Amino acid sequence: MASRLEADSVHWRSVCPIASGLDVLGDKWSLVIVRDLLEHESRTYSQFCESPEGISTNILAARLKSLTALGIIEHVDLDRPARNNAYRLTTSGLELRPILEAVARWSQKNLRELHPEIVTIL
Amino acid sequence: MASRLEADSVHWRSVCPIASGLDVLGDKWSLVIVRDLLEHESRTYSQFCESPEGISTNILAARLKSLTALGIIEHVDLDRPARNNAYRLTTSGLELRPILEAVARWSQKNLRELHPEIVTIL
DNA sequence: GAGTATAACTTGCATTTAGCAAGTTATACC
DNA sequence: GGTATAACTTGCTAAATGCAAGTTATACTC
Repeated sequence: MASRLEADSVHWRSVCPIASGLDVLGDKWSLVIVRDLLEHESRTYSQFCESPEGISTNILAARLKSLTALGIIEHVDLDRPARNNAYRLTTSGLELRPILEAVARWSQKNLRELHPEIVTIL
Repeated sequence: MASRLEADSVHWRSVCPIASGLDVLGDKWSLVIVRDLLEHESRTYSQFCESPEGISTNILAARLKSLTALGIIEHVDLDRPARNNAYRLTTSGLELRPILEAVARWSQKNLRELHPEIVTIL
């Protein structure tokens, strides 16, 4: 377990900031979690599970752990037990907004033909 | 083989444009290939292999195929054999630039502590 | 303060994807 | 026609993903 993303165990493929960004965010789920937190301010574990993409609980737990280790998210109440202690974005996490906006815009323009049901959010 | 990304076989997790963008671009390699093409205009198979991240040849072949199927890249000379026929970005692919710029900026600001060797490109 | 409900995870296992090394095909050049 | 080499394939191992079920622990009820 633990996997590569305990923040100190990231494998950096190069010194390129683009590749390095993808080293930590280049997967299918991390930015979906960030999206939820940009939309809702704070979310609990169960609320993440309710998102339409249907993340499985083991992957959610792993991603929450790695995003926390990377300083992108944190518990709302830093020293209270997990139950009903939601997650929120840190300053670093909030700065991901331009990336997600750019992805949304690109998809809305370039993916609609392949995936007509796509909705417009920006 | 063939894998999910022959463009008609993408599994769309939801109607959200962010999640949909990640359905096709949310991996460690696709945007690294796009980065090379934004930097160099056109690149051959062997040139992609020379990038410092060290993509393996089977994954490169798979990604080139799926990016082509998605209309993000194309061969420079559309009806000539593959040898020395480089790839370039389509209009759709060129429009990924804002995403990569946003990733670069975020990484330069937020990843330098974890990865001090990161270079500045924008 | 024992009992129950449930949020927040873990674990086990099957499937898929990634990674590495080696092999194959085919075009261009000599 | 022979050789070099660009562009892939293939085989195999390792890692990540996905699903279902189980576990832990806190809060709430009585």
